[in-house]
Amino acid sequence: MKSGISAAVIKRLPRYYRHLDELMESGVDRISSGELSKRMNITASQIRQDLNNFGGFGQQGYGYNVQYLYDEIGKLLGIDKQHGMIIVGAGNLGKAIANYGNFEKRGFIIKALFDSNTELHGKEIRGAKVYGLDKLEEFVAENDIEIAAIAIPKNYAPEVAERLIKCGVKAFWNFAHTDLNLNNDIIVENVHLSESLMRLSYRLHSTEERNG
Amino acid sequence: MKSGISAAVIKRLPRYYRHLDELMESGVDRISSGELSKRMNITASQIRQDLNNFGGFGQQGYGYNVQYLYDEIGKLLGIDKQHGMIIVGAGNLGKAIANYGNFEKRGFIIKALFDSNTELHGKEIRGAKVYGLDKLEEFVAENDIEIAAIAIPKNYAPEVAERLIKCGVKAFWNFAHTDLNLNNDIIVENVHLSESLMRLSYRLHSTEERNG
DNA sequence: TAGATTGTTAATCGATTAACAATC
DNA sequence: TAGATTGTTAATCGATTAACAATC
Repeated sequence: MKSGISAAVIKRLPRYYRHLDELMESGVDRISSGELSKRMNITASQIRQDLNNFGGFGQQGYGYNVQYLYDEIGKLLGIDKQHGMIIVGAGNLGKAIANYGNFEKRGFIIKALFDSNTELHGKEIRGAKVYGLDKLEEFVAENDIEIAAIAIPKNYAPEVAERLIKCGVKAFWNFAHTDLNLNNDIIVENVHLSESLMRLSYRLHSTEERNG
Repeated sequence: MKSGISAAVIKRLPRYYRHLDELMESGVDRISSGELSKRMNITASQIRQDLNNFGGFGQQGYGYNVQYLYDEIGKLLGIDKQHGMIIVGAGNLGKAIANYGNFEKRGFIIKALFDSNTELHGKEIRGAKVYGLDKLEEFVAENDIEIAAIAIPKNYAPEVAERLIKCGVKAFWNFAHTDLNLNNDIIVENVHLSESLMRLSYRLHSTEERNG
């Protein structure tokens, strides 16, 4: 029962996970909230508050065991489990996602890509085949797919999402530049690159105005 | 002087911009905060508060003129200006960024890519040439580059960032899976894809636990 | 004018930070 | 034991929502 955790906390979890990973790589096996706070540029208080949403992972007078905390956060993030995933859209972005090997390590198994471009059909990207969009339903039904990455133009995205929900997809990793207004029990994680670039632009623009 | 605006507000600006764009496409030329709130799934109060950080863009009894508000937010976002940009890393992700044409429309001009892979040198992606990393300083100095997208492995990213700051790059669009701990006057906009996927995974995992 | 809707102040809610007793 | 550092409660800060007077 991990509900009731605020979005702000959830947002920080993967960052903790990454820093703990880095600490393990450097051979550090224990760390206090104070040291971690310096490293991550957040307050020690926030770290302790965040972690205590999930349980007491530390020990008074000692701090946190890096490996243990890493594993526990990994469990919270569901990284100890495997998740079947497809990518809709085998353009540059779809390919980039498919080629990023680390996802597989974290339990996200890319089982296929789908694209409307017939020239791509039958090709393989890191062992995952590219199919036509007409094969979506069949493939999803037969291959236990939980997650679909949406890397197609925005006008096609909502329709494809609807089709995927019907055959049991639970979560969308949405790269299309539109909101997928879906039912509440469907998870949508948006990666709106153009919005990200605009935020960068805002900050660039506003500092220029300040400094003249 | 646009400082002192909270990160929460800035984060929402590009989304307003996108929705206004969509409204213009559908031929809507005025909208009230109430209608927009339904469309965007946020409160009307928040919309009015957000916009009034920057000035009175609306009119009592009428609402907001869509085109006008779109233009004004565009100005805030710095989209009326052109920004020279390079992409470091011409792998799948670098290519995906370079190939996304809409950035150019918004004033982000990709002037070159850089990669350590010599096989790519001299190739062109959407009119932008790929150079070796040894050409970074020269190119940046001569081509008025404000923004660098970092699409290389995390262990190379900090060093490249340092070099780029020395020749005047002001902002980083960071896709490397690491924090670039840079000086405060340097802008870093992070796109950590693996963290995004982990957040999705967390939510998937926690709803499964809730529903059994 | 009457109705609609903003701009803005006040109230509420939630998240972050500070403080400290508990305890390893 | 003494020192360190957590877990947790309390205080503060900031963001969101509600309310309403101003005004088009």
